[in-house]
Amino acid sequence: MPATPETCAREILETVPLVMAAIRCEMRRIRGSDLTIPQFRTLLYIGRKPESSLSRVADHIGLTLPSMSKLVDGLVDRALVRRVESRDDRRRVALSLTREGADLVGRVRAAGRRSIARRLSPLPQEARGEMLRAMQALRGLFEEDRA
Amino acid sequence: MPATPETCAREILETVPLVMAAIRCEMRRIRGSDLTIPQFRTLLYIGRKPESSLSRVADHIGLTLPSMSKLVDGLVDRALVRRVESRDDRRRVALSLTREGADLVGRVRAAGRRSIARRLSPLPQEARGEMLRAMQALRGLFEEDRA
DNA sequence: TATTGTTATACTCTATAACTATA
DNA sequence: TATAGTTATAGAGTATAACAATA
Repeated sequence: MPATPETCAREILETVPLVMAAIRCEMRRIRGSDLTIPQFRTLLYIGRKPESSLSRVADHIGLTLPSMSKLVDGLVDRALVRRVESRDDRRRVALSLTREGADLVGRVRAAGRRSIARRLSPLPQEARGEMLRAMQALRGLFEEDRA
Repeated sequence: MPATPETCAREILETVPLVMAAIRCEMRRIRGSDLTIPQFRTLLYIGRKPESSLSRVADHIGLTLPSMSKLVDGLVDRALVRRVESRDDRRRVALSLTREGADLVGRVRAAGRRSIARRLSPLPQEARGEMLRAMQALRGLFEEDRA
């Protein structure tokens, strides 16, 4: 097996969607539970970047401003997100998770970790070390361009 | 770094969505181009499992039968999918890609591979070998339950 | 009678356009 | 005048219900 960039790329292109499907499936099981995927992605993003403006979130999730505004309405109604107007610029809005929202995200993440860990358990120690290093490398390569 | 299943799982949960986002982004760039994500996933699935019935595809993509029926209408209209009634059971339908559909899928796959390979190119040879083995292991662990 | 798929209808999500408020 | 966000309206996409055809 020649481990060229192309060989690796082919394997990644096969594997990543497979793992992603499993993650999504697990999340669906927990997820609060009538949340749509975009709503859930929005929670995750706001959790990662608190005090985000609406535009910023809309841009990241890939929705228009009006759509995101309505989506956030729903999350505020469910008491998962807090929407406060910014002091410095009163046009702006600052979004953050409520305690309840953060709890939900935490529960889903934990469930995801448990589910993946269960699958990984048959791997020998050495293979897990390799896996960890590979993931860290991959993450480094794909993380940069999110700025 | 203790490479427990939990540590690996955490890293996978961070990395896989990141890579998946990049793949989706690349696909969006090529994709034929007014195809929705479910339409495109349907093409991929039919490409992998030709002669699939509508129910089978609907089940895999996670849509109801009526919705999938309508979605496939669109793909047939665009001449990407062929829908023929099965000889053995005339209620059934057998779906496959047209030449055009297969070409589209092939182009998108190739573009995805190139894009990932480009990112991987800075990795030293040894790291690529590790990456390849890790992906193969991961794929094995997540592939089984698709039957 | 059960199963595969389609048609009819309603609802949700998202987008474009028009608007309000602040800078 | 430009920018951040909301409200109004319209167009996709999906679901549930009712139906047609085959097994």
